[in-house]
Amino acid sequence: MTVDRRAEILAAARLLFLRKGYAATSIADIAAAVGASKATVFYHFGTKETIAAELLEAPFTAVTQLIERARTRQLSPAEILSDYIDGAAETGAVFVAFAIDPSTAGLIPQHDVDAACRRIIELLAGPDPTPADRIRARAAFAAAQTVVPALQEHQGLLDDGAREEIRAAALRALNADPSP
Amino acid sequence: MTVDRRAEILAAARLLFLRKGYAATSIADIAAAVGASKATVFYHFGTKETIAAELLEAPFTAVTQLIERARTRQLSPAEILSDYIDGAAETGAVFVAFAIDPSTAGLIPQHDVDAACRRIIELLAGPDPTPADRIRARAAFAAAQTVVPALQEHQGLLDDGAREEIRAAALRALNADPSP
DNA sequence: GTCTATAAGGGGATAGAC
DNA sequence: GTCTATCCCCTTATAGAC
Repeated sequence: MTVDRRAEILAAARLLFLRKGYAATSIADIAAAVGASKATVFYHFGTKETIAAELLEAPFTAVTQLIERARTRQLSPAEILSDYIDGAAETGAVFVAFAIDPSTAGLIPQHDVDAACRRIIELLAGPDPTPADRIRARAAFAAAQTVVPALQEHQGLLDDGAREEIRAAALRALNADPSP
Repeated sequence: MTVDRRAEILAAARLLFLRKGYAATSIADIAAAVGASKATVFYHFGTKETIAAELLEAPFTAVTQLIERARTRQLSPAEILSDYIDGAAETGAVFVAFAIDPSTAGLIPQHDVDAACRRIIELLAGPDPTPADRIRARAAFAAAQTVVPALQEHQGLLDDGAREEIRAAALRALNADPSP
């Protein structure tokens, strides 16, 4: 009946990483959350880092693919933001949580969240960006991160209306002069 | 010649808390950053929490006063955001850093950063806010947090142009239909 | 697969010399 | 005021029984 332990542990770790951050979350916390012993957690995942890496894998891949699509198919800022928000909402905001949490900096070298964020911001800023373009891109990206509190509030998935509202706010932050 | 140790330690702690977060920063890190021993750090500040509390004190007071001013004098969202951004830039973004870092949740009960953030968002959302109003308020507040990367990039204080750009982006995120 | 017990190390904090 | 040495708990991780 119970879902397998692996998935339980990942789910519990995700919640704790969102609430307390990676560094402040101990294996004991995770073990207690799933009603198991620390050794059980270590049996399923050799190290604490492994839990983080596994949690991050799918969301990171999704963002990486978004970046590739944006570069090759020249996605518009609106499409980039929309995709990013949808992806974040569907993957439980794990990428966003890692992007925000300073204690995860450089944690998983293969999955460089900071570099990915910088690339998205560059894409949002457009070619030959001015300092002002960069600031607007960062502000828009920051606005998109709003999925996290929204998700925590609704405890589940984000409904389409909320996603659209976040998308629109981020896009407005980006565009100083919207196209007519 | 050297500024007194207290100030050095606070400055080093601020930088490390911004980069790695509170939980992931050890007293040894701070001590190494100022070229002193852990015992010296503990001599000046009895506990790690004390360092955080002292760092946060002025920025938190500034935000608290902003909230009071906003409530009593009915500040406009534009004024609230402008004040918040100016205050953040002038206090080295410490409040923002604590607001973002999940490992500081509930750290200094006397200075409840989360509650202060919620109150600002409420004020931005206006009276009787719809869910959409709340999302826009959160997005605008998130956009204002952009001071942190901007500050880290410029290593010093934010120039007026950058502040104005952040302020404008946050305000656009907030306002679905700007007043004509 | 899950547990208890334990190792090994890091982190906050103190004692006491200088 | 600053240091070295130390304490002790918490954390990650392992060993081995069941």
